[in-house]
Amino acid sequence: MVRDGSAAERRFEGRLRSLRSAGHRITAQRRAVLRALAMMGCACGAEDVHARARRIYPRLGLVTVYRTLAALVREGLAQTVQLDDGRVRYELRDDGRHHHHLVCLSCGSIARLEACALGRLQSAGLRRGFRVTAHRLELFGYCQDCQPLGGRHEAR
Amino acid sequence: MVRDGSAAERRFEGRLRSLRSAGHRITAQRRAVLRALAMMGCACGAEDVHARARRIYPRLGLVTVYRTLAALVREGLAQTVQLDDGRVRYELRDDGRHHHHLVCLSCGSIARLEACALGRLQSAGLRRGFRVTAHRLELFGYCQDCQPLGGRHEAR
DNA sequence: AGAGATAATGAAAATCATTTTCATTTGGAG
DNA sequence: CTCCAAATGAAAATGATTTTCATTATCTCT
Repeated sequence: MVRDGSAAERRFEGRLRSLRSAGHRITAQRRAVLRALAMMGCACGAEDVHARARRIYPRLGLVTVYRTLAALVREGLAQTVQLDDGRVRYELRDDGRHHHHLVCLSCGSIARLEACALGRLQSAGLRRGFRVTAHRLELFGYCQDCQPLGGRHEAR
Repeated sequence: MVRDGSAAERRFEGRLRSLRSAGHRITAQRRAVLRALAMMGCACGAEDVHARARRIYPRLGLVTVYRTLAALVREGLAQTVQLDDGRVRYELRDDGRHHHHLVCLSCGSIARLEACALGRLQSAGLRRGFRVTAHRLELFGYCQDCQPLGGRHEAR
C-alpha cells in the first residue's frame, strides 16, 4: 500500500497533485477517501467509501466523504454511475479510459466493459443537430454465476 | 382530448385495459395520471406529472401519482429514465418502441433518439459470460438551439 | 520555523425525493 | 345493490445528500 515506486502509488500521488493544483488542500481525510476509492474495484456508494476510508482515518465523517467525492468529480478525477436504486455510485477515472458497466440483476455485481461502440449513435445524434459530448451506458442482465437462475427482466 | 376514434385515444383505452386485466382498479386518479403522462412529450418527474394531472383531477395527491407511476412501470406500460439530477423521470412506452435520450447540458431539453446500435456491445457482454437483457443509454451534449454556446462538458 | 488567512472538517439540522402508515373512500365482482 | 379488497390522501417516516456553523488544520507568506 505504501510502496513508493508502484504504478498505483504514482497514480495516487498524481491525483493528489491534481487536487492541489486545482486549489484544494491536501488533508488526511482526502487521502483516505482517495485511497479507499482506489482500493475498491468498481463503482460504489458514498456509504461504502466511508466505511472503507474509516479503516484508514477512523474519525472521518460521512459528510467529508460526500464533499471529497464531489470535489473529485468536479476536478474530473472521479465519475458517478447511476443504477436503478436511487443511490449515486462513484469510481476513479483511470486516465480517461472509457468504460461501461455490466450490472447483474440477480446478485448486483458490477463489472466493467471496456468496449465502446457508440460512434454510430453519436453520429446519429449529430444528424439531428445534436452535438454529443458524453454518454452513459449501463447494461443489465445476468452474470456468469447467475446464468442458470434467469428471473424477471424488463426490456429498456 | 376526448375524440373517441383517434389512435391516441385507442392507445389510452388499451392501457386502461392492460391495467385492469393486471388486477388494478380504474380510478379517476389513474386516468388523470395516464392522460397527463400521454400528453407530456418526453420523460418527466413525478412532480411534473402531478402538476399536469391535477388540471384534470384537482384533488389528486402526489402520493397517488407515485403509486400509479410505480404500477405503470411494474406492468410494463411506462419506464423510468435516470439523468444526473437525483430525480427519477417517467415516460410511457409506445408499444415497446425502444429509444434513448439526447439530453442537452445547456437547456436541459430531452429528445428521443430512435436509433439503437447496441448489438455489438451486447455480444461483447456475452463473450464475457454476461447475458444482457436490457440496457440504458443516455447521450449528453448540446442541442441545435444551444450549439453556439458550447460550455463545459465532461467525458463519461 | 511561525503567523495568519482561509479552506476543510464534523456534528447536527435541513432538504428533497420518495415511501409508508392508517383511517376513509370507492371500484367492481357477485 | 352490497360488500370487500384495493385505492386514496394526509401526515409522518425514510434515506440519501446538502447546508450551517463553530472549530481545526493546511498552506502561503514572511
